Amino acid sequence: MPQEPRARDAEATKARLLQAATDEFAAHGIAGARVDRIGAAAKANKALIYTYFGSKERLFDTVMDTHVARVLDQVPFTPEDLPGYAGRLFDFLLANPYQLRLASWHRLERSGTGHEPDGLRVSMRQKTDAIAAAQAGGQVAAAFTPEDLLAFTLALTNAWMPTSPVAATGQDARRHRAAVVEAVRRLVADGSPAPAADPASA
Amino acid sequence: MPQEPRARDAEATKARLLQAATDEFAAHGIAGARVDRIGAAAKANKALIYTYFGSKERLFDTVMDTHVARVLDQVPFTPEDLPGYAGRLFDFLLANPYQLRLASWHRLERSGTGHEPDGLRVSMRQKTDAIAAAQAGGQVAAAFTPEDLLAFTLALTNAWMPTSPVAATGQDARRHRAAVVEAVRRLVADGSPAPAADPASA
DNA sequence: CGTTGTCAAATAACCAGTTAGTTGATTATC
DNA sequence: GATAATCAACTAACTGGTTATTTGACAACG
Repeated sequence: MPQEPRARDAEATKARLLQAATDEFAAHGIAGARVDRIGAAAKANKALIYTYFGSKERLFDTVMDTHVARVLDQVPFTPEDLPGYAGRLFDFLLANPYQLRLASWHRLERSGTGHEPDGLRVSMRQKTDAIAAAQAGGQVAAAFTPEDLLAFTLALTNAWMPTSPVAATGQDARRHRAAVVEAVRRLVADGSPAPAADPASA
Repeated sequence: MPQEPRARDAEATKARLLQAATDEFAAHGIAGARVDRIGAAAKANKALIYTYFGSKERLFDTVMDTHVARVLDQVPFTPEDLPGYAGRLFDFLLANPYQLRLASWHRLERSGTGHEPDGLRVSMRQKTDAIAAAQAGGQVAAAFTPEDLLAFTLALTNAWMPTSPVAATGQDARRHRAAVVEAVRRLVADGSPAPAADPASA
């Protein structure tokens, strides 16, 4: 229940640390992140990082788990409408710019260490299974394997992002979104593709 | 003329340092790289890094310049045959696994600092211009802007790589290559796409 | 008063960059 | 062709500063 803010509130301090850690890790990665900066930005003592999270690396893992859960929760997956999924994912990534940077840092610094974010592997499996079912049901063309289709959809959605501390410039973003959706549509299109939808649609 | 190897050979030492730096930076990025390790791996004194390259960051820039030049040199761009280009780029990245990691580290750690690799911006511009010309000539469908087309082609080519200290397992790689080529084909296909080419072609 | 949240200070390891000096080859001089 | 001067290539040891992590004391709350 929402209590009025206590002077000493471990949960609130934890949350501030997590937010500060998100910014720091997104900007500098694990090796480049500074524990002191995280503590300062959270207006908390850096020793609390060790009481609450154990170590810098475990703090990073916690940040990853949190944000992976957020994407999975906020961007519903629709196997029979991959272009729509791509569009929604695009919107989410545009609104949460650190997501992609965090994921990149993870791939480079943490991958292969057996510290994959909670639920990522499971969610990937669910998605490919769902795509396979949609293909079996004829709703999605079977030109690609489910794994390829998922990988390509994600790759196309990210294509315009990495460029982008700046790329989020409203008008451009809308055009890019339409292009991404159309590109995914072409991947799942059956033999005879419908004429391209009007790219002016949001 | 080729002289027999001198005991003290600045060029050879420089080359060893550059090779060691490539491995170290690809594995750990700039912040995570250790100058001592680079020196040790190159069997050279670490002070030579500073006489020859100036600083850790300038060493990284030199590594990037070298490897960007290598891709641009070894993977010819064919605006009228983007699927073929994607296939060749795929092969190159498969044979040079650190390329993508170096590029990722650069995006994350060096981007926006005004230290873009030599010739990258120029080469991007040339490529988009060439695509625009091919579109004007009707050889490539105009459903996407040249920038979109290039970004998507690169994104699709990279899609299967990041997974990949392990992904390079011969049989899988061949299937993924075919899928990438087919995906790009669908992007540049005009209204009525030809039936997919036989994926067995190299 | 005891438990729990907080913090300033200490610690020990680490690391980029420097410096003062050595080694070895090349060149100028007799 | 021997000798000495010269310079580039290289090296070992050090420095000044940084960094993750720990500790021990203090304050708030029940």
